[in-house]
Amino acid sequence: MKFKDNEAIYIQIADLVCENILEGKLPMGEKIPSVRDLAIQLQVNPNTVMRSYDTLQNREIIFNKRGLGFFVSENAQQIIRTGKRQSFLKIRLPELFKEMKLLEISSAELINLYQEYNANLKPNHNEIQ
Amino acid sequence: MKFKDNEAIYIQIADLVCENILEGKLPMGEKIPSVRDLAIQLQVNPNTVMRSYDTLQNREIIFNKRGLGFFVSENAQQIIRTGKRQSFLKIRLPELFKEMKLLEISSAELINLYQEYNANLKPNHNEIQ
Amino acid sequence: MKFKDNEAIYIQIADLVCENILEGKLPMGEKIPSVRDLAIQLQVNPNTVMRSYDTLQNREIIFNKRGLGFFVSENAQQIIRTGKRQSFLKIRLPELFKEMKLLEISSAELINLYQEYNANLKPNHNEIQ
Amino acid sequence: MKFKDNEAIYIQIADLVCENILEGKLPMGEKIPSVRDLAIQLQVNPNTVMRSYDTLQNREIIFNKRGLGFFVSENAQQIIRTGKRQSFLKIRLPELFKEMKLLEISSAELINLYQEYNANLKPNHNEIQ
DNA sequence: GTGGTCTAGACCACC
DNA sequence: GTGGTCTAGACCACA
Repeated sequence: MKFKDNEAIYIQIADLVCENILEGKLPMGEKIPSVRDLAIQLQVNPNTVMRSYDTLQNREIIFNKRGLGFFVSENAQQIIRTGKRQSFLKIRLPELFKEMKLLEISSAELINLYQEYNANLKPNHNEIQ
Repeated sequence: MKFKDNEAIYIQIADLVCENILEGKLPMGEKIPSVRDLAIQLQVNPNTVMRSYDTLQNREIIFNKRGLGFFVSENAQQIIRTGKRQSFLKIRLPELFKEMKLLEISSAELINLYQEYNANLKPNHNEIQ
Repeated sequence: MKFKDNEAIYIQIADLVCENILEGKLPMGEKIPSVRDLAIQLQVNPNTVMRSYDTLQNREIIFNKRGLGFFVSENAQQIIRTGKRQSFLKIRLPELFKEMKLLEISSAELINLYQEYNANLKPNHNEIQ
Repeated sequence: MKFKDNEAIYIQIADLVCENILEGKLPMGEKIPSVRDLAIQLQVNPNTVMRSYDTLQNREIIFNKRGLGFFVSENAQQIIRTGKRQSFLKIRLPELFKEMKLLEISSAELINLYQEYNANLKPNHNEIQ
């Protein structure tokens, strides 16, 4: 897997795990890959994966069973969704709308672009084994 | 003025200047504030402002007259618009649409939010003197 | 039974056994549950229970009869009491008092909280069968 | 400075900073030592100090000004106090009282010990320069 | 086997 | 100068 270089790797890994949870590939209560395993799979340092898991644990998306590993917590999906929703509504959208006004893009155009996007959509394969 | 802390300040300052140009507050050929003045106004290190002007100059949005200062170049508006448009269409929108699908936000909702945003819009005070 | 996650499980199990001894639920000479049984009861790896028993045996709180199991030793209560008393007076209390000063909690308040605690006390179900 | 080895160093450093804030040695808005400087002063790796600052920043006790360093945030004292108070009331005290019952220590004895502690108290010198 | 912590050292962007 | 991230490698306690 390749990472974007304009965002910290540990964030991208955390996001990857979140996506897998949202898509049901990692259901509630499921063990997620061990720090070492995921580090090998993603070709990064274990510390980096550890940091991802740390942030996810702080957000109570995953939890730790001593000596066993990390597991998807009960409300993981909900926590991720509400978090994303917050930042989307409070940060992303205002930015977007501000740019739209500056670029004089109408809402009609926006909808067109959205439908175009959906038409071209391809499935992705970032699955954590 | 307060800056977001997830983006480099010099970028935010450059964006601010661009906005002022797009909105016509800084028309073509106009002198923009000196590095020192803007640094004082924004409570920022002059080096940081200088770096903003540097990037704007590289993009040929402003130009320098030695000993006089920086001035808005002829096709500043056009350069900014096409640049913004590019990144908007190629980067921001795909990200946005991806999140919308994840959050199950329909285009109809999007339109509603846009109208809501426009209704609540407050006049903008990020004017460079 | 649920375990705190900021303390090793084998320590919590050892403490649990000690409590049962202090409260007389496991009188002197009594056989304590086999490693396997307690492991099943507590939903824990047998190695973990074994480690608890090991430390208790080292402190001569329990002893082993080969092929029969572990038994509460003669002066188990006394050993536990003096050990606990030591760590309580030398470690816990100083920490506690230091925090009390920081939080500006008076001894009068402390007494109140103690009485409140006693009033709300619920019977204890951490019994080892 | 020497660290206890039963608690992570980065936690002890965070606690140290908190104490300095509570005692007014680091007033609101004040710059705290740079990561590197404190690392040298405490003879630890900069990463370790960084981790301390990270947790403090997450708890909004300190904040970062890009390129300048970390500063004590406005409600730092309050945040620390309420946090400590919570863990004290919800965790430390119940543990304490439970042990008191097991050890058959009365509240009168507790008060005596508290007064004794106050009498022997010595000032401490963990000041961050 | 699992995570958790720490060190040493590097590189980078930013102010 | 500041923080932020990452790697490599080590050691430890725990299950």
